[in-house]
Amino acid sequence: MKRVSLKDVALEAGISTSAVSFILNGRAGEMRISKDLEKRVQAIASRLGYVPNQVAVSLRTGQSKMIGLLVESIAGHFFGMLAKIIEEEAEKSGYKLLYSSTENKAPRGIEILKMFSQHQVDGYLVTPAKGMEKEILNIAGHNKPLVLIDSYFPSDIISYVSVDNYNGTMIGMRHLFERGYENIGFVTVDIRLVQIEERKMAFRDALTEKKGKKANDWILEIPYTTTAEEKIKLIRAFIIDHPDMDAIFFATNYLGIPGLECIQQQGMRMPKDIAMICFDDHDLFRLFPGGITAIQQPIDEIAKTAISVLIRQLETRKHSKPTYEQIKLLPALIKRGST
DNA sequence: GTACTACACTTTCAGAGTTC
DNA sequence: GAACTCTGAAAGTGTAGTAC
Repeated sequence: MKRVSLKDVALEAGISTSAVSFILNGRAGEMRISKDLEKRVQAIASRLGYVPNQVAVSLRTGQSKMIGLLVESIAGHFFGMLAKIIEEEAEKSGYKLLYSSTENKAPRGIEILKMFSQHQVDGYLVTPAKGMEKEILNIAGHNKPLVLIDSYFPSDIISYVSVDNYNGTMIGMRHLFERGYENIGFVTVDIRLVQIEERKMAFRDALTEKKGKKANDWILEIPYTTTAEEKIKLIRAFIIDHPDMDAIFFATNYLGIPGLECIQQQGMRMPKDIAMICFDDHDLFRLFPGGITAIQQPIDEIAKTAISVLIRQLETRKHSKPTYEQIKLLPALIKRGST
């Protein structure tokens, strides 16, 4: 069945497509089109089931009213929440989302950026995987509105909204020291992303600050692609290898969950046998008996700030040179029974 | 194989036709 | 002649069709 176009509505009404366009876009008053004609055209459009052809609208206006959102993993709690809020906020400004994930693989991320470009997205919200810098700089270099979220890399022409990973980790470490824990292990992931590196650096600096000299690094780096079972196995070996360890700091919640499972399997009690803290909160941590202390990222604030920075870029790019905003938000310590 | 044209559909500027 | 009401045409990109 042939799709109803603006032309069909105009033919039925016996007027030009221009007048129909003005009426259906709410500009009848501005163009001094009579109220009678306005009502008649609206009734015809409704009766025929007219829906604007978005491809043609994009072609004419140069805007798709779409934002490409590329995150690390759509399955993750943090990015799932982030996407939900971004979608709600984008909708308020009349934008829809194209949503995908890199799974921390640069080739995949680059392919998706290409797909976003082919779909003529108006702007990009991206959590970059290591190795995507060139493509991202290329997009920004062509004055396309772009904001990095969560992860970022140093550049004068890139806006980003992230959390202060360094100080967030410091807050967690100082909390452990206050509770009397000094033999702390750190479980992280082997990907060289700035937020992961900052957390690791803060862990080391906090120990040095506390002990007055370079402290022993009890750091376990788990390959990103390992299964949950393998993660548990590696964490178990790490705990067994360090019998003096009295607290364990997980760099992300997707490591904290297998960590929690491992501690349970070992029959260890928290915080008596071992204390636990995790960067990035999770529902499980709240529901677990006693609760797991976490460094909570302000997901709502990150999402709202990122989308507002992007919308500002979208609105100002027509009249002026783009402005670049680089924002770091401070996470909060949520004290629970595990420490 | 290459070059050119028409077409898809919508928006919007500039201006034409009508009425008073 | 001014105000009102509406129209014509161009422009945007990718592709199928046509001519040479």
